[in-house]
Amino acid sequence: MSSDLAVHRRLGYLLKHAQLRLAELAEPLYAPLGITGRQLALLTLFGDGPALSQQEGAARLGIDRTTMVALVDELEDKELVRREVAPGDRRKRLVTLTAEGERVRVTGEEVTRQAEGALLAPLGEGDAERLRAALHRVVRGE
Amino acid sequence: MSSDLAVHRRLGYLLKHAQLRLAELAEPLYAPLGITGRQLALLTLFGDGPALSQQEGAARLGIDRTTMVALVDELEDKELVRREVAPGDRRKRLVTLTAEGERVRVTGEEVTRQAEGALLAPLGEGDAERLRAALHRVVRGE
DNA sequence: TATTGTTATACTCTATAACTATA
DNA sequence: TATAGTTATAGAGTATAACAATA
Repeated sequence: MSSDLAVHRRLGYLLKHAQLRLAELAEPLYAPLGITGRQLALLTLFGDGPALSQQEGAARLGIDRTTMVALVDELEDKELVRREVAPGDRRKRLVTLTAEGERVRVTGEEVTRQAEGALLAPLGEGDAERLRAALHRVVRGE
Repeated sequence: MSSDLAVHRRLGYLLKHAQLRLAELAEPLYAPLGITGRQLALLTLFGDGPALSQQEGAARLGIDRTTMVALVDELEDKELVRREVAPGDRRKRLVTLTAEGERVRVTGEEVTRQAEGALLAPLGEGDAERLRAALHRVVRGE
């Protein structure tokens, strides 16, 4: 992949292919857990801090609430999460992890660190952390 | 978007949302040119250096040759590129830019620099260049 | 036999519109 | 009236399989 092509300097190209490489590294590690990377992202989301409704979770991930319904369905089918009617507002469903969901979350996050480490291996530890920090600032727009 | 959530530190989340933000910034600027970002990427690819066949182009973008067929169809319909039978191998189609395609490419690349500049505005010029260099190394895996 | 381009098809991800139950 | 969740549906974007033309 001779990379002095103009198209390879486009930020869009670089972001897309960094994502593709990360997925190639991570998905084989998730497969033994019976989940995908997107499903693990949900476990990380709902396993972190106070219980969230589906819509609150969707807002934090930047996805549509209808997309969230399908994702929660998948995890519920695997018995990794439960939907619970929110006390105080019976329209809302709080999503909480089952004991098995919590186990998968912990293992999955460990495995994510391995995959991210492999992706960032060409960078030193300092540059890797600077890359993550720079992306963070860009995404927050600050 | 309170960003001390664990899910917001996932590299997958950061790469995806950096891409989404870039698309939000860039697509409105491409629209007056009558093209999308993906179409401009093809103009940049085929307008750069010696003429490439569809399959050579697909390899450089990391996409399937069947996907390339549809993308070239779009640009041909807009009369921004032409397919030419390769001299010496009549199976191959060299993709070349029309005069109009070349004009759109030049303007599009200028506009891309604006959008990328807006995305990277939170970073200083040095950090912006380091981010691009780090992504480049990660994508090349070196 | 192998390769290039092509078509048909299918799968994933995502969003919009319309429904229901609750508020 | 408005909101949370849901369903049906449709649009991107992508890939696999099969075929025609050419090597």
